[in-house]
Amino acid sequence: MQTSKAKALCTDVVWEGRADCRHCKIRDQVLFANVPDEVLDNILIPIDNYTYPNKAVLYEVGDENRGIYTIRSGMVKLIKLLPNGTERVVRLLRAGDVAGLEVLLENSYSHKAVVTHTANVCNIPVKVIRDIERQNPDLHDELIARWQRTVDDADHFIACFSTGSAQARIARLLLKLCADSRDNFCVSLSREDMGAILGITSETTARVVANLKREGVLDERNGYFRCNNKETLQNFSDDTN
Amino acid sequence: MQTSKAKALCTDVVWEGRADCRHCKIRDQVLFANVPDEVLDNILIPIDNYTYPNKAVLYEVGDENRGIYTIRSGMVKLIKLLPNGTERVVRLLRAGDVAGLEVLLENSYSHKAVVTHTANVCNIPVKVIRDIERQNPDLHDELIARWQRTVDDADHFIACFSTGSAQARIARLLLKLCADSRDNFCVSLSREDMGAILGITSETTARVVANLKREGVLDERNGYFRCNNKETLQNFSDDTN
DNA sequence: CGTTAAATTGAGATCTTTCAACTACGGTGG
DNA sequence: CCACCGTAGTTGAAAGATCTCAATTTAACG
Repeated sequence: MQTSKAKALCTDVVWEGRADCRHCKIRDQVLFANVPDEVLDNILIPIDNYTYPNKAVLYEVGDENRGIYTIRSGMVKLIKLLPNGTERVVRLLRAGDVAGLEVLLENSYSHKAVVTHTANVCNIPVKVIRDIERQNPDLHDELIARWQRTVDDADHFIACFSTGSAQARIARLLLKLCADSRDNFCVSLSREDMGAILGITSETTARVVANLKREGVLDERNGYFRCNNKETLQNFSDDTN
Repeated sequence: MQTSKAKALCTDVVWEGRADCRHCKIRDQVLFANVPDEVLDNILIPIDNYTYPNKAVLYEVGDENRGIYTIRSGMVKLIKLLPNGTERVVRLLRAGDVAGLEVLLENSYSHKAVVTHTANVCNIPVKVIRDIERQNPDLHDELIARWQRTVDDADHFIACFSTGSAQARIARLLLKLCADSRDNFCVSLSREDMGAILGITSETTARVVANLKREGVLDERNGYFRCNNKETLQNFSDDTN
């Protein structure tokens, strides 16, 4: 099943070293935001930091529990495989998000996690979570908050990315992607990925995106989208059909 | 905003009395499955039990926290309203499921919860949860398990109910509905509800369902569906398109 | 500058929506 | 008891959207 291509990808993974949580640049966004430095300094089991290239697979459905992943940069998609072989993206994770929370309960992953934009991630063994939890019960609340955020994200996929016309879905995706950007910039996604996120084909996606570009609503350069006209996108996203 | 119709519905709600958790028939399926009787007997704030008729609204988006709801029987749909007025069902809750978990974190509801089949529910104030949690930390794990189950359900909506042809989606919905039935029976849903669950129109739903009935794959009597031929449905659900 | 993958586009087939008409059925009121 | 009414389901027909598959263009990269 594993082709030489997959192997080639794996070898590109870079172990950046042991995570240095104390000095993590996005410390305030991650799971350990409220865990004191002392606690983190005394972790007995190491947290490793890796850089995964585009298309690398963090884990597959059913893989044995090897901990949760905190995304520090880049983007990761969570995929559900349908019986017929179709892949449907059910979540998009970005800096500060966590992948694989389910292993805290189930001991194996329920999605396939694939990198869409070179991602720097921390791999946190479950035992580390348990140890910190014991010393710092607040982490428990943070975990619950993460679960709730996951539910909210999933709801967004259902309500916004899986409902309405192709154009409306694409407009919503673009707005979501550049929501917290000051200049309406966001990384661009392949038409294939956008299609798998929105439940439409890559060709339909390409057509709509190309239209938006022709109309000047959207630009694409150096792997980035730029939404020139959020109002128009907003209108498109409100379309009933 | 509240029309006379909504008011009329509300007046049908029956307060069945204070919940008797100790003797609850589905005790093993609910949130308090592992909470000892003594703890439940000593709850200071009352848990109320109600029977809501079809179309009754448990809560609306943004309603002030009035606790979580355990569904003891019947069915409840959670709806997300799109900016354009469309309603999309994002979850279906049945006996043993919990609605409104988000108020444990957010103090208001993030969906509109509407009864689709006369529902007997227990309304549990957040303070009760907190009190029990203090005496019985296991409840914490049960809550987390509920969150994870919610995520799984949401994923199912994305991957199975929002992907593929109308026929495939309907087949998947039917299979899901009668999954844990011995005789392949399940309550029937209005074509409108099915459409809102699957992201298609009620007419398309009616056409496909009528076809299934004509082909003998499905029967509908007295408000129940009966899947006569699961294999055929399985094949339909695997369709790529 | 050649090679390759991704994006774009065209054209026809297919599916879904729309909107309108019609049917079935369960009350309701006379 | 029956005619009437309203809702939900069904169906038809045409318009519109999306998919499919193939061809073409563009962009990325060694």
